[in-house]
Formats: sequence, C-alpha cells, structure tokens
Amino acid sequence: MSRQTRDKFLDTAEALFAERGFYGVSIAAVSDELGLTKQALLHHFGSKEKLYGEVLARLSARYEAILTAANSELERPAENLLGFMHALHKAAAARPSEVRLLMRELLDNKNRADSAANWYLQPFLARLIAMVQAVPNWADATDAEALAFVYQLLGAVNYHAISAPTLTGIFGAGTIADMNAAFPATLEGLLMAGLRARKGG
Amino acid sequence: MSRQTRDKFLDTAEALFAERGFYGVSIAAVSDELGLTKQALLHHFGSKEKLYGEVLARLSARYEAILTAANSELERPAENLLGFMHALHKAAAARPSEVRLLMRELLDNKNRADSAANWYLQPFLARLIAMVQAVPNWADATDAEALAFVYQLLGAVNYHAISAPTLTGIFGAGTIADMNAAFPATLEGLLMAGLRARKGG
DNA sequence: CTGAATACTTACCGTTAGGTAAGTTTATAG
DNA sequence: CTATAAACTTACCTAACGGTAAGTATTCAG
Repeated sequence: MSRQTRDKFLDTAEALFAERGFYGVSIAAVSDELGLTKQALLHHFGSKEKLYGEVLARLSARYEAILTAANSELERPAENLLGFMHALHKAAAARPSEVRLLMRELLDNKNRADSAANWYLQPFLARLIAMVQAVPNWADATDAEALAFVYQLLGAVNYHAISAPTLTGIFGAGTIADMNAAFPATLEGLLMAGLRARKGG
Repeated sequence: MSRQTRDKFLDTAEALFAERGFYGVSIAAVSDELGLTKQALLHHFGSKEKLYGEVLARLSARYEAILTAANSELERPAENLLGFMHALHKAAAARPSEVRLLMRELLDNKNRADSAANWYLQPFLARLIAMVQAVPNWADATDAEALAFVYQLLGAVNYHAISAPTLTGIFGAGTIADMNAAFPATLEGLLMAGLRARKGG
C-alpha cells in the first residue's frame, strides 16, 4: 500500500516539476492532485528537496537503461551510435516531460555541486565519446572534439523534444506532426554525414 | 537618472531570471542586488510579471538584430545559413545567460498562449525555413522537413550554450575550453554535410 | 520661493510557502 | 485482545511572497 502511494507521489511530482519547475510547484499542489494533504507527502519523503531528489534518481535510472539497451552492436560503431540516437529520440518523443525535467535540471544545477546531473551525465557522455572515437574517421579525435560532435546531436534531439508545444502554437499541429515524422530521417542524415565529414567529406 | 535605474533593474532581473527562473526569483532579490527596496522596483515596473515581460521584450529585440545583421548574402543560401548559425553561436557563447532565459521561456510558455516565445520565434523560424529551401538540394523540401533540419542545428547551438557549467563540472575547464574551440568547425561540418546529404549524399 | 513630478522609503496586509507537533485511523504481528 | 508501526489528518508556526498605502527627499519649471 505504501509503495503505491509513494509511486503515485513520484509520478505526480515528476509531471508537475517537468511542467513548472522546482520553485513553480508546491508540495500542496502535488498532494492535492492525489486527494491527500501535504503532510502525507512529507510523511513519505521528509522534505520537498528529498522528493525532488528521488524523482531525479528514478529518471537517471531510466536513462541508464536506455544506454545499456542500445549498446549491443559494438562491432559496428557508426550503426551503434545511430541506434542509440534513435533510441534516445524515441524515448524523448514518448515521454517529453522527462526531457523537460532534465533540461530544467541542466539549467538549475549550475550552483549545486551535488546535483544529479553530474553523476548521471558523466558515464553517459563518456560512453558516447567512446562510441564516436570507435568510428574509423574519428579514431584520432580528442575527447573534446568527439564531445563537441556528439553533444550537438544530443542538443538536436533534446531541444526538439521540449519544443512541441511552442512549435505547435506557431505552426499548427499538422505541420509539427510532419516535422516529427521527418525528424528521425533528418537526424540520421545529419549524424551519418557529420561522421563522414571529418577528414575530407 | 530614471533610465539608468530602470536599465539596471532590467539587467539584474535578466541575469537572475536566467539563473533561477521566474518563480525562483523574488522582486526583493532583484532590488537587494541594487541596494534598493522592492518598492523601488514596483515603482518602475508595476508588477513582477511586467518586469519579466520587459526583460523578454528586450531580449527579443536583440535576436531580431542578429537575424537582420546576418541576412546579407542572399545569393549564396548555404553560406548565408552557415553565417547565421555562426553568428547565433557567437552570440550564444558571448551571452549564455540569454540562451538560458530563452530556454526557460521555451519550457514555461506551454500554457501561456500570449507568451513572448510565440511572437519572437515565428518570424525567426519562418526566415530560417526559407533559407534552407533556398539551397538547391532542399528546394523541394516541405516547410516541415526544412524546419526539422534547421531546428536540429538550433538545438545543437542552444543546448551547447546552456551546458557549459554542468560540462565543466564533469570534464574540467580544460576539456570544455577545447570543446568550445572545436564547436564551430564541428557545427559547420554538420551543417554543410547535412545540407548535401539530402538527395544522395 | 512655490508647486508638481519623480524616485524613492517605511509600514503594513493577506496569502502561501515549507515544515513541526500531536493526534487518529488502519493494518498486522504476537 | 493487545501492542506496534505505518499511513495518514487537523492544527499550527514562521518566513517569505507580491502588492497597497502613505509618506519623504530631491529635482526642477514657473
């Protein structure tokens, strides 16, 4: 019974934090959504900060899983990287609120040394750098160069993921549905062409 | 005299909103930074919402200027697009807090129909779509396809711009300085290769 | 010297925030 | 049947929030 309520709190908090940010959400708003009082929430999590921490930890675990799952074909580095980017895009499209939350954390953690972003991003990015350097063309690239490249792709995926509401407001649902449909192919073109571009494209 | 204080308020508010978001900043925090009371701020701007609106309006005007400035060589569409992306990246690198603020607005404006993002982004994106379609390879691309492409580049630039603090925390200042140095060339490779990739790359 | 406007300040108000204290209800183990 | 613990609630506290009201100090035109 406890597990159920706890998880419901985490689900609701995740959605609200993604939508309005840490300071934009009160613990009363979270508990109201479940028909409970804020003291019920405090009973389970102790404080708002701890609730937020648990939300981020859960999110980090999910990304860890995507990373592990997409890491199958080590003998074909370019395809592996491509597969990973597609998996990331798919996950981002399926759960845009997760990306919104991660983006907020990226913006907010500037002055928080103990931030979640640091420990979930580090292995994640290290792995991606290695994947880029596994591609023949990029074998001699420095970490910084590989990071610059892969971070651009990450930015392309994540920025797109958080933009749907705004873009729909500007261009209408039809155009944005077409854009989303065109996105994976365009991303693939960008990635593969970018990989080849190094050393005489 | 009034002009000076007003502008100082706007500068301070812009920096703080970029750092902590609308709800994370109190008007007292802004005015304290200038050694004034919050009533001085209210005297000039009326309310916190209006202050925020003026900050966004000023920001929007600056981006308008970048757009106009980088729109010189219309006869060479690919180079024009490239020039624009470089200008955007340069502006983002020079004033990362602006990008942070715009990113927050992109996250927050979901339920605000009258949001600033809508009116500053629309002409901005329309222009970029036209620039992509002016490239021979992309002449027959739909708006949605061109948008998908250009939005990936926008994402690459903006995501990178807000990430410096976090990345520095993970990889150290040296590696990130190298990454920043490598960024324009990598972006150029991605853009040009991506442009060529369409229709048999 | 006077009057009005501008740029502020001190004093205050109602609301909401996160959090504590002290119950009460419910389930379960002995 | 009882004891204990977990899952809550009601009541309350202090601090901070955005904002109003009513000043005061300074500047400057007539």
